[in-house]
Amino acid sequence: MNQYYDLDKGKNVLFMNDASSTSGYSSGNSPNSTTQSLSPAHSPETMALQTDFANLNLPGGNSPHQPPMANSPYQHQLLNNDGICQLDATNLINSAGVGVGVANVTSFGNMYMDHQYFVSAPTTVPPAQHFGYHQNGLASDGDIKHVPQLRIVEQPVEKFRFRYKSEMHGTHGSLNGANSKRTPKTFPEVTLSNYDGPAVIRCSLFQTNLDSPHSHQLVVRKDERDVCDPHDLHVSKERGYVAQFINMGIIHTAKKYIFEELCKKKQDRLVFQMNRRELSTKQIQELHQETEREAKDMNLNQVRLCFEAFKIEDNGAWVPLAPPVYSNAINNRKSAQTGELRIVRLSKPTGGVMGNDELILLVEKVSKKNIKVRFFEEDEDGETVWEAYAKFRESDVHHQYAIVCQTPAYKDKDVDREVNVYIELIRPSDDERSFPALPFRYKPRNVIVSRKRRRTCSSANSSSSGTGSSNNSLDLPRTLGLAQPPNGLPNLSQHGQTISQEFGRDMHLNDLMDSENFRKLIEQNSTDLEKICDLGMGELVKDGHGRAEVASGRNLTSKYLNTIFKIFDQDRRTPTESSHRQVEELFTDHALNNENNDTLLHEVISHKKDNLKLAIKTIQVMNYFNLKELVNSALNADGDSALHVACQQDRAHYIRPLLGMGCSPNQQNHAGNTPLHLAVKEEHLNCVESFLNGVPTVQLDLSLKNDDGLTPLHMAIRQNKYDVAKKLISHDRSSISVANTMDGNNALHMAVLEQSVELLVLILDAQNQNLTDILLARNAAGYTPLELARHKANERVVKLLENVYPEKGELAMTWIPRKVKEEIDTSSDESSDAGQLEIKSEEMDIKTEDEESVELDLSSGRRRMEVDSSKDTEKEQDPLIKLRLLLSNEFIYDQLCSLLNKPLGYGSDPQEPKWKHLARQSHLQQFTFIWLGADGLLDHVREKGASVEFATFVRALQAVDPQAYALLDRDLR
DNA sequence: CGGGAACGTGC
DNA sequence: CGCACGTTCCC
Repeated sequence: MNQYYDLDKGKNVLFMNDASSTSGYSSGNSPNSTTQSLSPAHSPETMALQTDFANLNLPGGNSPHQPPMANSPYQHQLLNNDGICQLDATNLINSAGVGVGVANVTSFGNMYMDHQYFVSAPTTVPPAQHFGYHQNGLASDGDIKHVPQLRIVEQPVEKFRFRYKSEMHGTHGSLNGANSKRTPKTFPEVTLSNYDGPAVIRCSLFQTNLDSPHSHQLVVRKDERDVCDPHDLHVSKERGYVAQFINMGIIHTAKKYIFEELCKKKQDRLVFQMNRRELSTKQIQELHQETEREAKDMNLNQVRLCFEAFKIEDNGAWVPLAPPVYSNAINNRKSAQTGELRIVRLSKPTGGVMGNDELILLVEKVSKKNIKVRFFEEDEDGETVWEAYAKFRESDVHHQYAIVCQTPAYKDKDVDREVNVYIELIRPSDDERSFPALPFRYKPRNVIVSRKRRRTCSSANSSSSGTGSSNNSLDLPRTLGLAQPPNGLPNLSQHGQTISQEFGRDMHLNDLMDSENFRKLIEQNSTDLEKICDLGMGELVKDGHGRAEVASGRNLTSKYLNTIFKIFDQDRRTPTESSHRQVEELFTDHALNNENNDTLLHEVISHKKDNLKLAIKTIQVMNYFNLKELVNSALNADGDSALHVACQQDRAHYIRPLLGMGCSPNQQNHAGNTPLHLAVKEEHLNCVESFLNGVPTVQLDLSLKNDDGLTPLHMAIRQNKYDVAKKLISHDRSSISVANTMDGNNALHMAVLEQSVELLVLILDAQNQNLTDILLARNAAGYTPLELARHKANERVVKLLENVYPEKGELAMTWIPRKVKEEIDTSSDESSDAGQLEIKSEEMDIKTEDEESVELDLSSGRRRMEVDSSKDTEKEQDPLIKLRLLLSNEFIYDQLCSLLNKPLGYGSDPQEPKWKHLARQSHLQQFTFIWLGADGLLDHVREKGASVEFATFVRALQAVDPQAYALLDRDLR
């Protein structure tokens, strides 16, 4: 037995608790009960809850537990200025179980109250009424076509966390509208049209695949209590016919209570539809069977809202006005079956075209029975030209958070270039994809690469040597046989050292090569040269393996060199037509006949004795014969150029001469590393320096990523090498914003992970105009550097970052990153202006929860706080700035491009790409003839933002491609 | 609030 | 018994 407040009788009465109910949501009433069900809720709190809920509907003083209404937090006006019915919790009246064998309907008493709280007289419900769509009270024109109609004007959000009853403490965010932003928030909303009398709009929770209630509870938080569905809102001519359901939450019914809850809901509904007549035993039995079937395979992670409209007749009877409408599905954000899919990290961003490489994906919660890893390639138009799925077994899904899989083979196993593809997760059950798709690079087979290299080598050969016969290269080994065997010559290693001492290692070799003394030295006669070569190449072999191997390997190199030097000497005396070709062929032939495909240049540079004289001579000879082309295409079996070797071996002094000779600094080896990557990897600061100080004919590209998906700067940061990072950044600040393709982190993200204040300051202080872009960039897991810091870094790092970030709610345009070290003006003079308040930065950091928007006063370097910025028209431009920043994010930009390059799919020309349509909608049609793809449009928006109507563009984007819009929306407000 | 760990339960 | 997944707890 318990007490509740009987609204009808105006006093507390006792009622029976249904002892047979074990449900956590037991409402305590049986169908036969004559008491009114107010609120199903979890026992053991059920009774208190019901009592309190009853009290909610009353003015003060009637219940012992009821707080005085004057103190109620819900004292808003029920109508806002727009005439939209802004019903808050006070007006959201629970009516669960209305009419369950009940004669008195009372809980709607306060539905008619206007701007004050009062209780209307209880209404008596007549015994029975017809259940059907009410046709009276139609609009006065009487047009039969204008039947009352419910329409959803704001869908609920697609994903929402369902919480268990035990989690429903405190506030946990409400079920917002699909278009909800931080401001303004929206909520599920319906309108009733073609009706002009008072009506009730009801919202309840339904299953998605059946027109039947869901066992979960749609609750409204009210005075510390959760009030369950259905929820009724009153609409009328005066209020408008808009019902907005705010502050709702979804309680995940525990499995053991599913049947019970479902049964109760179905029963309540049936009884309501039956005009509150009691159910027969047979009906109850049927209901139970039906419930059993439904409960068995009800989707617990997906619900939808059901909206219904009723007219309450004078006699209190509820008559449906319009057919019910259902919202889109609401998915449980926490479930692996319906939550968001995301690849957080790849073990490596590259793999061979043959496939079957092991790849590990770290992912957000997935279900091993319901997940696929899809590889796909898109052409420039965003069309999928290839797709394949990674191989893995259920047991390869590790604890729902990682997938170990084998890469699929690429469609063309004989490609001779790298192919950029994407990886995404797919959940077959609902075809949900992970977003964004992560880039992955297929590497051609080595055989193909070296075949190609050979081709380019020999083609360079034949093109420069004109009609040179192929026999020539076969002849060459014989030519080599003419060279003197190097054995037995005196060890001249001191000689080499003398040279280096003489000229000094610090002197740049370019200068060295120009110096008269050195030139003389180099231009000695061939006998001397032979010695030099022997010194270089013969020694090595002896040192390593003894004399037995002298005849092969490196020894061969000295023969080639000797021969080339002889030709060089001869040619200088009497230039010959064939010399150039001969040297070229010797060079190529040497590379082809050597196991590692190292060229002479490779060997000379990497020689462990670092024979300066030999190396310079070789370079000079190559310069002399103008073999630049050859040098550039001359890569060894690892794809290393001479520059790679120089960097690897810390031979910084060769870098400038090689660059001068035209050796490309941007050449990537088979692991994707440029020479600079190697220099950074090996932490050869001198090499890095030489590179950056060099005067390459080709612009150094610091954004190139190796097979780990990293740029040299990424590597430097990962190795926590401040000096290296500093040099790289000072050379090219823009490289800071490059995201790595391993986990989408940019330099700042990575510095955060290193927890290196030094590096952070370096990056933040780089005076980079894209700093906002970097700060707002999200990695593959969706985190900005600050968010990442909050997750992974220490407090110091977090604080440091918080200081440079725009405050919550502050729009990007008003904000210019402060220098980290800059002292903030902490003067605390109170502002007399009520709307403005100057505060200290330390205080600001704490105030992130505040709703007020904050902006930086640029002229003074101080921040101003404004209570309400919505009237500030100057800020109209801000989202545009933000949009432009977002477009500078590689991930977002690429995703937008690929989405917008897809065909529109409707309209007069469904094949027309979306971006064209979007351009026209944004009044940029004049450019559609110039731009070749979405990138044209996006670049325009990014570069020439000022001429773009932001609101128009975004609205159009939303219409053209909601997915693309969502991408921006995530960050836009 | 949202994220995540701990704990429980059933296969 | 161990694992996967459901539920609760906690910051």
